[in-house]
Amino acid sequence: MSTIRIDDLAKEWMKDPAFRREYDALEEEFALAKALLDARDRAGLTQSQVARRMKTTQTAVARLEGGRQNPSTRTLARYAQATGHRLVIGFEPINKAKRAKRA
Amino acid sequence: MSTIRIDDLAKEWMKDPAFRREYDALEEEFALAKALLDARDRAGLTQSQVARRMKTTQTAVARLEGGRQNPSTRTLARYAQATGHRLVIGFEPINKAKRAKRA
DNA sequence: TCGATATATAGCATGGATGCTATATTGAGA
DNA sequence: TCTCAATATAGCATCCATGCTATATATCGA
Repeated sequence: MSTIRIDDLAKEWMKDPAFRREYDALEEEFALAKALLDARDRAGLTQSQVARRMKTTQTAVARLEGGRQNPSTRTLARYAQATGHRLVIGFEPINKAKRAKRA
Repeated sequence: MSTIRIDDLAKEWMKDPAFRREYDALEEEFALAKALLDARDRAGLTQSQVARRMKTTQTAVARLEGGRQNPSTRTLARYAQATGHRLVIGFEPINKAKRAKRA
């Protein structure tokens, strides 16, 4: 039987600007979620333990790590402290002149 | 006439844990505020221009840069994009074993 | 001084993040 | 299978970031 070429399909989707924006947004969501997860992993703590240190509930931590929100810097800083980290926020310049690739 | 030794005074204040926490919080506030300012400077834009690109008002941008808030990642990302930057958020581990300084 | 531009402040409405309780789901051992 | 720990979901209340309008305060050049 034939298999579906997922990769190529995704490649097609990427050509749609609207979808592309959606996708990029999701990427960032998950990037943050992953950063949170990694931080907690390094600390070797459960959601409940982090929650207690943040003076909140396990529910809130789960929701935070779920990546479907736009947490405030206050929340991120509390999470960082609870997991023995320092929150870092920065703006890195984008290469202004990104001219046509190949050609 | 005698001058006031601001430096020493601040040093005294630092010994008060309560104030110290306050101060640290302020430090981070201002760090973010400075990062925002720097980003806008690099872009060479006015608050109004950034506001338009963020689809908000100059007022909101001023308040944001004022550093008295805890903006959401959504707002920071919009500000980053408006100024031609990429928002970077990370958690850097704190040196766990920070034992007694001198002793 | 006046006008023009840039930034800050005040005040209020609204949406969304957060706090919370209860409960569901998952996963690992026994 | 059952139990227990860990995580996720649902639903609601509250607080705060954000959107907005109007206005104030620079700062600069004429």
